[in-house]
Amino acid sequence: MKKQPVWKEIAERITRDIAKGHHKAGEKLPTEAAYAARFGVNRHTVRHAISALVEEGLIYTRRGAGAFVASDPVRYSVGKRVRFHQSVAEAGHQGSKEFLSMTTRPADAEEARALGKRKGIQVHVVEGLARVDETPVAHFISVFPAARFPDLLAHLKTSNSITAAFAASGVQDYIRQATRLAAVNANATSATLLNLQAGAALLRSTNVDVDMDGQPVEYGRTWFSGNHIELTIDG
Amino acid sequence: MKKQPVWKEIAERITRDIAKGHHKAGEKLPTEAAYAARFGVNRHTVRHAISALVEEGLIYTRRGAGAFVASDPVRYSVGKRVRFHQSVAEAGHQGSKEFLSMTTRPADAEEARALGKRKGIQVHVVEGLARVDETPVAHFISVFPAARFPDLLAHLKTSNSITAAFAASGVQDYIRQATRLAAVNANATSATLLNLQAGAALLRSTNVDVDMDGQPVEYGRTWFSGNHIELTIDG
DNA sequence: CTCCATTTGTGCGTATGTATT
DNA sequence: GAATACATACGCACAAATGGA
Repeated sequence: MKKQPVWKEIAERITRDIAKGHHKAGEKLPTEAAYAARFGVNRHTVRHAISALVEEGLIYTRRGAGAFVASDPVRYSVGKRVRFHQSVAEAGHQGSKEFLSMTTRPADAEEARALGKRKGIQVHVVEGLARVDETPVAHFISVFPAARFPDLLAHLKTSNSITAAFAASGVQDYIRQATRLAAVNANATSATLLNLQAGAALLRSTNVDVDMDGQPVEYGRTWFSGNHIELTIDG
Repeated sequence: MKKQPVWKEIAERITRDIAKGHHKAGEKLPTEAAYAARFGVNRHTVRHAISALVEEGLIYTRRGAGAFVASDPVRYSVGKRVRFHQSVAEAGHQGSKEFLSMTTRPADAEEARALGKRKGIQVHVVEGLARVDETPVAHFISVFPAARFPDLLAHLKTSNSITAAFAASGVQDYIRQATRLAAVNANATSATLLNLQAGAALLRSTNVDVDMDGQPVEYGRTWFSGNHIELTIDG
């Protein structure tokens, strides 16, 4: 076993506890002091671990209240049988898309910039997984301005289609601005979701979609598994 | 002015310093100790600020070495006619290309298929390195049918330009047929050439260029450093 | 090559501020 | 208001990686 920092060990321990269902979505986690006592470490060390998990998006904290499990922990139990899939035809394969979580929260600096808004505005965040022939091939996170689309998440839950949800919100058509591509190493979250080793090469696609008036309506990032996907650009 | 944490104040101060050009891309920032002394705070407070900037992607740190300004990824447009130099020039960077080796040998199966020829025909193979602002960002291997371009390598040696060498061989214009993109982990060769760790994420671009009659004239593979290059697809 | 000063990373201890319950 | 719990900030010590002598 490779040696690793205490804080990381604790972060993984908490992650496992959540994955095992010891703490459900929205539930309060033990206090920092309690964790410090349980693991026999300083409270700062626990804070470092918690901070990393907050950054990952697994949990969130509220000063004076506590730390809470952020999203549906189904994300961390990949490998189990998929229950919901809606099939779409893609390149002759059987494709499916699954939404893993839908939340509404303040936009971070990058998201706000991409949408042409100020940091801190409320945004809907939809995270999901795309499969081809049951193999997970892409992990996506889409961000939408909440003020413009108050009922987007409700529509998404019923339709499972972003295009349909947009239509129900009054956006009849939208186009993709330039798409940016980069290669990145998989972080723990993406690696788990895509059934890859941490550090595997991923193709990251970043895009902003705008409506016919040029207003940004979606900021999307997709991580494609390098092993399973090859993008072709016609030209 | 709303009161805000000291670490955030420092993070914004460093951000402004970088924005103002006091620290250029790739340059080393002052040490944590130096910042602590300058701002009259504890080193942990500086670390908190730096940690936030690393998370933002503005800077990166190397244990034992220091903190450095992250360079903006160079955006390389993919399309019919765009050339590497043109792209980096538009992005305001200085591009250079270096040929590492030129050989003539029989084509392997993959190369022959891409060029629409039989395996074993003679091909010129050119391997090289592309730099932006002196930083190696891409490693490329191009394959050309030798029968069609007997003097290509000689022309390349004098002109250092594939376009010019083609022109000297009677190909006035050529276009990119298709580009395929994938993410792969760096092998030892690419990692060394690009100054990366083995396993770093690379964006591999595979392309076939054809002349105006549709005849394949070049089969190229390029490995872009994921850290330094971002491909942009227009439209 | 080894040695060593430098620099970031980890961890502990303590104190105080601020928001929630 | 009181108790609780996360947030900020200081200080000290040592580990680990870097880079130059």
